[in-house]
Amino acid sequence: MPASGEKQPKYQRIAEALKAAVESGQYRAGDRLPGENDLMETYGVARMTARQALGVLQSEGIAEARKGAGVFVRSFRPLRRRGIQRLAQEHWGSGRSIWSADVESRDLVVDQISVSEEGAPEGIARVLGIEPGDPACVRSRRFVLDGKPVLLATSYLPAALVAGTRITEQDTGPGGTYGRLAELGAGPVRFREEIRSRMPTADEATRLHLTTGTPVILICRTAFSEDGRAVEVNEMTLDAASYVLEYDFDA
Amino acid sequence: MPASGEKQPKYQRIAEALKAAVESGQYRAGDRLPGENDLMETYGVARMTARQALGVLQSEGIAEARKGAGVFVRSFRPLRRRGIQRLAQEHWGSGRSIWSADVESRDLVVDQISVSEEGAPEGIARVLGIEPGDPACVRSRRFVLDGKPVLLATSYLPAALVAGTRITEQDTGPGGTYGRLAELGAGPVRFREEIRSRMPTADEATRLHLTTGTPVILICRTAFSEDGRAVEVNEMTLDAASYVLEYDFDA
DNA sequence: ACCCCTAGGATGTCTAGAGATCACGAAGGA
DNA sequence: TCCTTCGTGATCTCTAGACATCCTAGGGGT
Repeated sequence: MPASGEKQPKYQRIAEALKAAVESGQYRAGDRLPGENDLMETYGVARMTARQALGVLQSEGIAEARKGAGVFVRSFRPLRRRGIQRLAQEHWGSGRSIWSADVESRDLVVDQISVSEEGAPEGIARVLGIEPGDPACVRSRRFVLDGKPVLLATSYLPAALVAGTRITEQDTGPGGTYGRLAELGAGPVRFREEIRSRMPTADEATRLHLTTGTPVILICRTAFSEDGRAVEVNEMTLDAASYVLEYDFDA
Repeated sequence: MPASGEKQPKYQRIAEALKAAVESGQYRAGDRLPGENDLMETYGVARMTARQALGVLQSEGIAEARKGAGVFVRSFRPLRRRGIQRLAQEHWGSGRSIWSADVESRDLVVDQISVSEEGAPEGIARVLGIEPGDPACVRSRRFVLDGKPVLLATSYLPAALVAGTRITEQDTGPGGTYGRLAELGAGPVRFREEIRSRMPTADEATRLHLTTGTPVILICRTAFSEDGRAVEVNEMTLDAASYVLEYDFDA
């Protein structure tokens, strides 16, 4: 709790007033907030100062500016995404999804997909146990929920393992990539997920339509087959405002 | 991959040049970057534009401005934090930590701790299966690594379960809270962790000494005993730049 | 050798403008 | 009725300054 007697920049005072108004329910999700011109007049500040105040709300993920339209209160309705382990315990072909049940009623589709064979980058190659530049099957996808892109995923598989199989096609068939790997005798039995969070790069912000101030969650999943070899690396970039990750464990 | 022919704001061009220089190794972690005055001269732009360019690097967590000193490349040396399940599979008293081995050599301590009995807030009470306002044992801690605060944790336990036991003291003894719960016959056998990420509130930024542009990771862990009751809720706030979360699963 | 203290330089805050770009609704034409 | 065009207003980019605040290095005194 910051002492209220402290000297505070103008833009912070304005930002706090706006935040209080949002929290009090004066403005609801989707409502338009007072814009730059309104704040200039109301508080008697310059344009850049009003912008700075609105920037605070944007950087905290409370508001979202739409160029030419105004600044609006953001809605927060995250996807619940379950850890891979529950899915793995069932059969690959069971048709169950990694997403929780409430997603089923929403419109989640893949709107961009590319599958190609490329040289594996340094870090990926090291994990997969191949040489940097060795051929890898690279599958990049973008997932869109209710018209909003929420997930970028890039999967790497050693080309030596999957060349000539259906995995190198866009549609990998029922059970997905893991189902096909199982048929090849390289079904994953162990997974590791590494989770990071940071601010998006300009490219990520563009592809996920992120507004200023929303972080991304990075998940790097490595799948291991029974003999301990890494058979897949899947790098995922998630809009943090759109996701809650769920992990369940039994001790 | 953005087309290079596109018209781009000056501050983005400058920011990209700086980022490229950092990635090429021209500037290393801790090095001082060209400041506002340097950029004004080099690129012939106004002060606010140079600031905006540097702001991009700060908001992406690449650089950190120190008032009166300059803008510096941030070092990213995250803690690797293992999921609770590996720890749970061992004995609570085994002395093994939730942190990976590389943390052992660093200086991780609790520098703030408070234990009290309070009324449980709405959301916590619902999870714990008690009435809102019913007494709960609340343990708040701040963890400091190498002098930098990295983790805020608040643990809630039903007071009816733990009143009069060592759990209500600051030092819960070997094996920690879960060890004591096991002695009470309420040892946790199942866990759920929910992970979110967002920008910090002003209070979180202060307590974790966060600089502009670093998100926080929120982990809400619920521990369940054998009879399916929730026996603990642990809310954690992590400096995203200081952590990588690791989850391992067997299918 | 050590300490204090000051001057310079750095970022932070703020002003008052200007043109560019984009969204949206209103007016007008087919 | 539908579509196109256009103007208004909104955010975005950028300029050229000014003062405030803070860090740091170096000089001078002890």
